[in-house]
Amino acid sequence: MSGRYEAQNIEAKWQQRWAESDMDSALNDDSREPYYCLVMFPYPSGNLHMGHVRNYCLGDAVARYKRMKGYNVLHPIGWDAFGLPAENAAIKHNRPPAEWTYANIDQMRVQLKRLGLSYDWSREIATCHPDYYRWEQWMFTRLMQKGLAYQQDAEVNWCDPCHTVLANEQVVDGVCWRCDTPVIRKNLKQWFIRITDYAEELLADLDSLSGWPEKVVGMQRNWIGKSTGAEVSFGIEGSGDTLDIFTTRPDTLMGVTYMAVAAGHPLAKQAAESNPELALFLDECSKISTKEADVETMEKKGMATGFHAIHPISGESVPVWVANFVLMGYGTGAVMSVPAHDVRDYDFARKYGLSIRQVIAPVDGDWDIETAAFTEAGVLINSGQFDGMASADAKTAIIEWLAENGKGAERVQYRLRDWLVSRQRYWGAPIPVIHCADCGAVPVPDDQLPVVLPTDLQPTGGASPLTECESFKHADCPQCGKAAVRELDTFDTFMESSWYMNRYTSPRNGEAMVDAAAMQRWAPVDQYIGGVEHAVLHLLYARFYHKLMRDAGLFTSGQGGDEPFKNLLTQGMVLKDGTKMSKSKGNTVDPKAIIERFGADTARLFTLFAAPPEKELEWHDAGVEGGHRFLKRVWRLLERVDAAADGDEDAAAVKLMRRTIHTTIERVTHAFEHGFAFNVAIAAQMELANALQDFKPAGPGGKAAYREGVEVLAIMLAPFVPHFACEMGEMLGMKQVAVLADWPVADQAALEQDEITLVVQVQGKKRGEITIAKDAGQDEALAAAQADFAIHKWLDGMQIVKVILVPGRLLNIVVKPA
RNA sequence: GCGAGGAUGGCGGAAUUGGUAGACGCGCUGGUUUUAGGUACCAGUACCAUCGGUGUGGGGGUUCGAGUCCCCCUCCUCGUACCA
Repeated sequence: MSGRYEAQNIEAKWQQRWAESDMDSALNDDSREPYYCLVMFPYPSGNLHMGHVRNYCLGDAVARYKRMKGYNVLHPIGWDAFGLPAENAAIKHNRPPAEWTYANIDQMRVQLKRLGLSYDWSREIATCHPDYYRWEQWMFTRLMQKGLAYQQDAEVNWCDPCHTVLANEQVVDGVCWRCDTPVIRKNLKQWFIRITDYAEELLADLDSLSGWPEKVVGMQRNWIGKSTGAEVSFGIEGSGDTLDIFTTRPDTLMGVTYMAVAAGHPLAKQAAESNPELALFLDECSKISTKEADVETMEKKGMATGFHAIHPISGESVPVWVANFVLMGYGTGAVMSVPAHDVRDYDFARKYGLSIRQVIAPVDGDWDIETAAFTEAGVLINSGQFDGMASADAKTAIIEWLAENGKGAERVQYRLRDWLVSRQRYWGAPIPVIHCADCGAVPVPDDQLPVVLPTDLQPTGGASPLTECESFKHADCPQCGKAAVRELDTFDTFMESSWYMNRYTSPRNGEAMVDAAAMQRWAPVDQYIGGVEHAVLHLLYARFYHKLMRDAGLFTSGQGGDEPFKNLLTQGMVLKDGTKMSKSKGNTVDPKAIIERFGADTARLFTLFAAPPEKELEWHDAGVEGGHRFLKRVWRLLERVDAAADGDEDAAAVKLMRRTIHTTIERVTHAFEHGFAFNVAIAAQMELANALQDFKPAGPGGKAAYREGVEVLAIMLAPFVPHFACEMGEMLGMKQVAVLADWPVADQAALEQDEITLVVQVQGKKRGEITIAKDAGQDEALAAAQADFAIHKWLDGMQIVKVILVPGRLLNIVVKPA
């Protein structure tokens, strides 16, 4: 009945049929429960790599399973099409990035289709298309009106090779996330979005993300970095100015013996004007801060400014120092130093001979402040009116005192900075702003959107070609009508990827960014799948953007939710020889080669079988062959379906076979419902295949059981190897196409067994097995064990102290010498 | 330093969450088929030994019973880093 397994022919045939029947489109059909399965859309580099394959095979398995379970599934795909690589390629090939990008999209679409992924292609989007980015521009002008988007002169991260600024999140260990070049601090006027206004909500809502890996939640919590404490205002001697600091330990306020400011702090700069030595030191600090990779080994250095601060409570005068460990980018760029209770301040004080005053004592026991700083909470000493208070109470009391005297207040500090969204690059969405000499930065009105990026420009490296594009540059001021110039920076590409999941719900909507009714049906994403490398970047921005869209009135939280992704699966990397596959290492495996040699189904099967989804996957050519071998083995099972029976029906064997079939259904279903352990689900199906192979389908019952097993296998393999499953289903003459078949439900009757095998332990050690009626009691089981020859010898001459029966599992007999 | 996760055969990994450790696959060994290689198939494969014993990084503990729970230690991976 079967012939040879010819993957190429089978896959071509089914891909064509699926395309013709349009079976993968999400329907506007509310009779079925909607399910939104999303994979992180790719950057169209032109070539699919194994990481994509893994990501998309996982997503496809989920989407196909949910369809078979009767859900109305939305499983879209598109292209994160703006970005730097397109510009670099354009420079190299001397062709505009648009051309390169669209050609790559065409190429990658073919590759995705070749894998047999069940996307709703009618919803395909490309972020570089004006129909897409116009809404991002529209949103930005709303944010400007609300004051949530603003332009500011600030010290920002600049990457020279990329010729653009970077967001904080794009600087990893002091180097550019893309090209690994150390970033430079530069003062530039840039566009920001006030993500810090949403810090509290972004933090609080993390608690609702029970379907996210704790690791990712933790990373985001860490990144937002909330800390509570006080803002304290110190006076500056001989000046009306104040030196403001943030501290989490207001209880140690009476222990302040000096102040420390960052090299970039105005006070430091002011002091340097009349102090060349200090100026030199500040210069040194500014160089080190970005280049020094291992901060751990960096020596604490400082220099006195000559300024003195006035303690807000005691009125005492304390010196102000510049210290290289104080960061300008956090808090106010200045700290109060309490060497007795902070290790950094302690080290610094020791090095420069500054005084140390203990103001907190341990609740019980002593502490030798000469030896080390005491950083725990305790009881206040040497603190005047606050003496005797516990740290927690003292915090409140001191904050109250400061507030009453206008010297400070309670304050919450976040590590999160506002999102820098402007980029000095060409291949991105234009920032919809017109700069007018009289009116300032004016948002482009809705009726002039989109601001279309000219697609025929040729970047040459260096500055963006937009800066020389006269036709783009000039525009009339929307407010006063005078000649003005357009903003020439473009958006960070994370802007596009921050809302694409919502756009998929109404991708061709020409009236609005999203359609509230469509959001109601589909959002939030039920299952999002992608790499963990986006834990703080994309996933934080997307959460933020979702809330911005909600607050812009595009949907209510009842319609689209407060969070964009209900469940998140972060897949592991694909490795070869223990390291990440990359072109520079020359250890890549081309998916195309695997597909050509073994077929898409084998590639899919291997990537899902070789490791649990969230773990790294070590590529192994022999393993791929093993996957292919399995498919061939299943294929051969077809030969014996409905074959002439030889011999009589073996009722016990048939019962066992059916039991195996139905426990497999339970096991595979469990994998889909709990954690997507597809490696285990596939292993279970391999076991079923092995059992079928060993089974002798004699008699009508035997034949029926064998056919049932092969059909169940065809159906349950469909989410993993859909072409193979469809072909099998067709050869079996199944009524439904395998990928559209109803997901099987285990027959409880088939799971029942009259007799069970019980493991018998003596003293907790396995000594044998007995076969016994399924409802046998403890006495019966014990009697059977005692009658068993192999077990009996362990009981001989022993007195039974205790017997434990775990129904259906084991019998443990505890004995002692008689 | 801090935070999280992990350590199971030669390898990737299972183990219904306290109940037969090593499912499934790879690799390996032997055999069958084959002119040969590959493919395919059959048998074996944690370790040591003859009964039997030992085994889930190391050490202790709880329990009739521990890979799983508790305490201590070692190592590895990931994240993060002078955050005041």
